[in-house]
Amino acid sequence: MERSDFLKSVPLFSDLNREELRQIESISGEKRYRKNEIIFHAEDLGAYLFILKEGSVKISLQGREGREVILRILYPKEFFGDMALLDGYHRSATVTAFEDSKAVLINREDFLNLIGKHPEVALKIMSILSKRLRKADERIASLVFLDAHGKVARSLLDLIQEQGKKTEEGIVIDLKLRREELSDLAGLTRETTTRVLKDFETAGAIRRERKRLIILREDIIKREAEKSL
Amino acid sequence: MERSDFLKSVPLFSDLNREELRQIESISGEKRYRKNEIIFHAEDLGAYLFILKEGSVKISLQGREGREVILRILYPKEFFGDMALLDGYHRSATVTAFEDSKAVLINREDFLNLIGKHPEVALKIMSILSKRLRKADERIASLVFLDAHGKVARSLLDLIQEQGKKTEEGIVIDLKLRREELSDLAGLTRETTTRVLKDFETAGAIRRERKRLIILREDIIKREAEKSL
DNA sequence: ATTAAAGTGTGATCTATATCACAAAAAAAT
DNA sequence: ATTTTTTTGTGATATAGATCACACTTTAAT
Repeated sequence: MERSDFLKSVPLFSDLNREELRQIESISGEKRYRKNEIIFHAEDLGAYLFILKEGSVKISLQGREGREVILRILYPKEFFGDMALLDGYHRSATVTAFEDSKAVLINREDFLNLIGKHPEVALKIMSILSKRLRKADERIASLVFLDAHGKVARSLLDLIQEQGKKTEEGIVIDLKLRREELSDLAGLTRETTTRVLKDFETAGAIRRERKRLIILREDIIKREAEKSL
Repeated sequence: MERSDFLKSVPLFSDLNREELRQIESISGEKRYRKNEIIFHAEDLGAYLFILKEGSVKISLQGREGREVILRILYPKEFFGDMALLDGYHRSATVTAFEDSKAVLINREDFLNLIGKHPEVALKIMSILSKRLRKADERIASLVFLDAHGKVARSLLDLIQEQGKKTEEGIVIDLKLRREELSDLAGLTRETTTRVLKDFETAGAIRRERKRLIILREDIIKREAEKSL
């Protein structure tokens, strides 16, 4: 896809006119990342704003001994960047390509400049950040209130919402995500996640296939996720 | 304190001039809330932006049977508002006065207007939101990685950072917060929180007094909080 | 195709923390 | 000042989920 067409389709820029978009095009670059490649690390400076063009990325924090939490997964048209970009403050999360991905990069200067000239863009960013904040807050509540089944259910609902495709078979999630990744998303161990998925399968709520997951009964999953929340 | 002096001291408005501040003063109102009074509920519309002038408020989500998580506590000069204010979307948290409090209110329209005219304000909001998002993300990691001692330690560090006062005795936290509130902040039960505090006291890291908490050895608390993160 | 590596399912423990149940202490109400 | 209510400490117990261990399966590498 042409970069200009892509930029036009990004919600962040939806209020800009042709000329303004062309300007962004001229100041932006593009980069590709291979699956599992680290796009940037917790410690790096927030020098660029990234807009994901293809693929998906995970934002995560790591604990000791290989433990990791996935904070969120982002899909095309969403932006990210060490949030130092916005608040000048550091120690943020790690961003890793979840699949082969492409991103458009705008450097910090140009981006701040853009915002100065286009308050609509700043408003959009505020809106997206507050949406993400709300999601994070709900996640905190899930971790405190829900048991293992509830946590897995919550994670599945997020995946459904972000990238589930409705088919006659059911809702298909075809990110190839390993048990371990799902468990990092739910905040559980791999083993517990496996056992929970088996229970869901036995209950007829999901079907597991080699590399996709099919949600047969969203209602059951929803009920689990709302048990205590 | 005069409202105009107060507004001038709010970081959100630090780039505005005298005239602009006077304008805000003219479009804003003021309200007082008694301790434990609900300022607004999860379901309410985001009609106003609130800027806390005196006291403190807690932002929380409730689960079943009286369970609750405190997402954050806000202090004077910080803003809040159903974030529907920004993203037009609902189902947010409940805000309750933690102590007797006063807030300045600006209605949605006027506020959006203000942002349109003053990109600096939008930038400040972006910056604050991304700071809150980062904090929420770290909290998610704490809940997944840390044990009870770590979680309590993390909560104490937050309190120290936001409102600890250094004295020769140690760092004093004089929010009168009950065990239950601290446990809602840490994501634990009241009983576990009590036991952890006792351990910290035995270790000489804190001293508990009738209505204040004194941190004697911040280093011990820090070590606990970083055990696995 | 065969071998190697990575990921998954599942049983058997073990343990941290929730839960339950009071008594003691403190705060609020009369 | 007494009584009532709320909050706190602390023991005893139960249990969900972590941890460990290993066979089995799938995917990747040669």
